[in-house]
Formats: sequence, structure tokens, C-alpha cells
Amino acid sequence: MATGRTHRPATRSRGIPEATVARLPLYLRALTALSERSVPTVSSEELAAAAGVNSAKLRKDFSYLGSYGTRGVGYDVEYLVYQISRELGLTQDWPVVIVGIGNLGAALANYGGFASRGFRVAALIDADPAMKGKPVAGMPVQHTDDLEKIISENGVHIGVIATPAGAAQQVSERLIAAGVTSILNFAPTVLSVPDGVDVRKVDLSIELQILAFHEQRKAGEEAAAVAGAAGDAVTPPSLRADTAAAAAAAAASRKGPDGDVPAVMPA
Amino acid sequence: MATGRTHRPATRSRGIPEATVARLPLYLRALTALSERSVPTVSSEELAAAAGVNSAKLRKDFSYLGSYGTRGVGYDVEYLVYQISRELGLTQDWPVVIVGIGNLGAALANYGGFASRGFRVAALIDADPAMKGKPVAGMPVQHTDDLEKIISENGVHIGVIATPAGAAQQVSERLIAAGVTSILNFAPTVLSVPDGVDVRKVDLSIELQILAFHEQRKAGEEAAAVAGAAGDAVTPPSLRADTAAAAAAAAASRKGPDGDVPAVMPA
DNA sequence: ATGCCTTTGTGAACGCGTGCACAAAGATGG
DNA sequence: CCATCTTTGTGCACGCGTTCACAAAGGCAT
Repeated sequence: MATGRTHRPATRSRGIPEATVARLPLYLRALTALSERSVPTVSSEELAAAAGVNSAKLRKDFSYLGSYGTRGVGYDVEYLVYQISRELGLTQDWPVVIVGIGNLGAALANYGGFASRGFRVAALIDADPAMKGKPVAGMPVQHTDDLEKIISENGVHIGVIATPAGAAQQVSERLIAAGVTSILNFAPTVLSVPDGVDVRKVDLSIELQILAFHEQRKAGEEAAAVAGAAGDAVTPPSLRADTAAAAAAAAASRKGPDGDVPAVMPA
Repeated sequence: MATGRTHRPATRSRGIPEATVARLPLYLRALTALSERSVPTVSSEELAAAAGVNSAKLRKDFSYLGSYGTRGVGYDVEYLVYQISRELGLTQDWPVVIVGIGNLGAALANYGGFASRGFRVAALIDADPAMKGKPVAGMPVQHTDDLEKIISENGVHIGVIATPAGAAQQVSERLIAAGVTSILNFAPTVLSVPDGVDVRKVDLSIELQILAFHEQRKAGEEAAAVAGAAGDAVTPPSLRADTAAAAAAAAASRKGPDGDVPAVMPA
């Protein structure tokens, strides 16, 4: 059917919902594993289980890409691997630069998952002169001064920021000015970027805080359950009347000198 | 597990949508910054800008917590910091363990953002005997054999997995059996866990793949625009009839020996 | 007090994503 | 060639999250 897309979803966003795009790498991973085990075909049910999603959702996701399955049989693993790779743009080589070679930056540089997916670390960049030339992951760290040159010479469009929060915005501006249009940001800051630039954020601290919320909720429920049905069992988290003084004190005690600074700072 | 509802992705308890919970840390960060600058009050508009969200969304989010604002004035920064911290469960100390002290695990151990939020790294655990006792981030690495003891003695409920993909599932099972009920997973695998256990996933490779998708889309649009209105300007990336041979070849070339291995492996 | 101005809190509409349930499509066996 | 069985692809309904728009609430000047 090739072009078969009759209906245009108003938003020229080119079909494929964002939620689906976010799951494609998941499917790809599961499919790659099957491929390595030389499994020829897989049903939506099996693949969905491997990817940890609902099978109906998986089928709907694939339906946005086209009709690649065979009814009564399932999906051809190799073919699907190719189609998803293609859709994600992984059939081409993406040079990326990592800016901020601290603990995290170094870990990213050594991360095997990049190279195996068509991403090539083109350069490691750090602002610390002492880092210049130092080999990390078998590649010499280069100085921020050469950032623009490195970007343009390597045709880099994707940048990874692993600097402290304070430097992130400025780094992003230089990256963008030099031609980068997609940024993966590990610094705990909100980057403000012009239209047309995509930013994805990975924030380790935020993930933990979300877990803490649920953990607290669990603890609260358990306590309530253990305490038995004493009156209003729910005891809603809705705050009791805390004195302003207590609030201020708590806030003050939390106001550490470290602020939000780091993330595994580079230098 | 108290009232362990079978399948309930999120807000099982009263109020506070999951999406809102995910944004609270963002607000907290912005508020902390304001607090350090001794700003007494802030309007929803200002705070929203600092957090990178829509002001209406922010107000609605806060409305789930209660009415902490003053109409015509705004929100009291210190008070709000306290209330959000409280809601997220950050007023108490959360001991966490990090399992898998490779590049990434070490980076996490050194990450300052944890300690500043009430998270305390209680122990670093690795399966490599050679790592045992080796100091990382001023703390000796302990061996996996003692995992259960470490968890129970420290009352740990939150675990961070930074092992290779192959080890993640087993590690998670041991963590859970020992009492952990929340896991932050950096390994590129789908963990299957019992009800009542929360898992959050951070996958570096997936984030890059999503960026690549959008990057490719941009490139395609640009090319189409540059090429002028040649016939069907859209030339949808919707697949042309690729030969199965081509697909198979591409798939095969991708089938590297590294597979999904992972992440910044530990040993 | 009174009226004006600012900003919150929220009712309501809308759009997206999810999951159900089933018809269509193809394989398989007789 | 027909019947049956399996699995895809999708129409539909529902619920969550986002956004708009505005009334209510409080501060402040007069």
C-alpha cells in the first residue's frame, strides 16, 4: 500500500503519535534479542510481553507504521527490525558530541548502547583546560573553545549535555548556534531553546523523588492498615495545619549550600 | 501490601494525578532557587516560566495539594517548598543502595543531587570480587553476597540498578525479596516485578533514539523544502517497497555481537 | 469603606492515548 | 476447495491530562 495514509490528523505532525515513537525503541530492543536467537516470526502477544506493554497497544503502534504483519502468523522479526530502525532513523550514522566530561560524561562516553544503535561519539568536550587531551573512552577530550569547529566539521546535529546546571544553558546556546538541533540534557535545569530544536531531559534526582512519593504513599497506607480502622482510615495527605514557623524552619534547614548544582560535575 | 489493587498504574489513592507528581520535583527545584535568592513570594506565571510549564497547569497542579496561594499576591516560596517537600516525602531521609558500580554506578554515587534532596547512599554493591572494599565516592564497595543483609540493616526501600542488562532482573528479584519496593532501573531491560513494587526506568539509548527520529523528520522536511515543490512535496517517509533482501541484509548487518548489552558495565 | 487591580482556583471543553472487542485476512488441515 | 483456527488491524468508547476562560478572593489606594 505504500502511501496509503488517507487521513491526515490535522496536525501535520506526520502520523505516528509521540507516545508510539517513544515505544519503538522498546520494540526494537525486544526484536533485536529475538533476532539474535534466530526467531523468525513473533506474535503481537509475545512481543508485547517481551517489551512490557499491552498487545493491543503494540498492534496499534505498528499500524501507524504500516501493515507489516501476517494475520494468523505474526510479524517477521528481521523485517520489523529493519522497518523500525528505518523509521527511527537508525539506518544512518548519527555523530554526537558529549559536553561535560565529568563522572557522568565519562560514563556516557563509555556507554556501549550508543555505538550499537548507530550513534557515534564524535567528540568529548570539556571546559576544564586540565582535561584537554586526556583520553576518555579511548578518545582525547577537547576544549570548549573548539566546540563550534568540532560541530561543523563533523556535521553533528545531536548534542549531549552533562555539565553542571550552571553551564547548561550557555552550552546549549553554543551548540545550537553551531548547528545542533537535538539535545539530550542531563543537567538539572530547564533549557530554553528556539523553536525547531528538540530537547529531551534526563534527571536522575527527579526520578528518585517520584519514587519517594510512591514509597511514602505505600508506607502511609501500610501504617493505616496496621493501625486498623481507626476512625477515618484514610487520613488524607492533605496537610494538617502546619504552623508557618515549622514550614519556615524546615525550608531553611533544606536550603543547603549545594543548591541544585551538580550532577556529577565535570571539573 | 495493604489493599493491593491488582493493576493500577498510578494514582490509586486520593487525588494527585501521576502527571502532577512528576512535575512537583520541577517546581521544587525552581522554588529552591528562588528561596536561595531570598525571594519571598512568586506568582504562578513566574514560577511556571522558571519551571518551563504552562501557568494554568501549574495552578491546577497546586490545587491538588491544597490552596496555598494568596489571590492577588502569589505563593509564599518557603511555605510552598515545605509543602511540596512534604508531599513528595522528602522531609524524611531515604537510604538507597546502588547496585552495579561501573562507570554509571560510580557516576551516580558521586552525584550531588541525591544527598541534597534527602536521599542518602547507604551502600554501593557490585558483583565483582575485585571491586570489594575499593572506595568509590568515599565509600567502600560491598559484595553482592551481602546484599540482603545491607538492605535489611539499613532499612532500605529504594534501590538503583546500574548493572548490565543481563544481571538486572536477578538483582531486582533479590532487592525485592530483601524488602526494596521502589527501583530506579538504568539497565536496558524490562524488569518484571510483583504488584506493589514501583519501577522507574532511565534508558539513555532510548532517549537518543527518540531524538534521532525527530532529527530525521527535520532532515526530511528540510530536504523536501530545499528540493522545491517537486511533485508530491511531502514524499512521505512511508516506506517505499523495500525488497525483503535489503531488509534482511540491513537487519543482519545490525545484528552485532554486543546486542543490548549495556550500559556502562561494571566489571 | 469602596472600588479597582491582580492573581488564584476551578468548571468545562477538548484532544490524546489506551484498551476492548470484533471483523477481516490469511494459514492450515481435511 | 472448503471449513476452521489463529492473529492482525482497527472502530469505538472511555478516561486522563491539558488548556481556556472566568468568577471569586484578597490587597491596596483613595
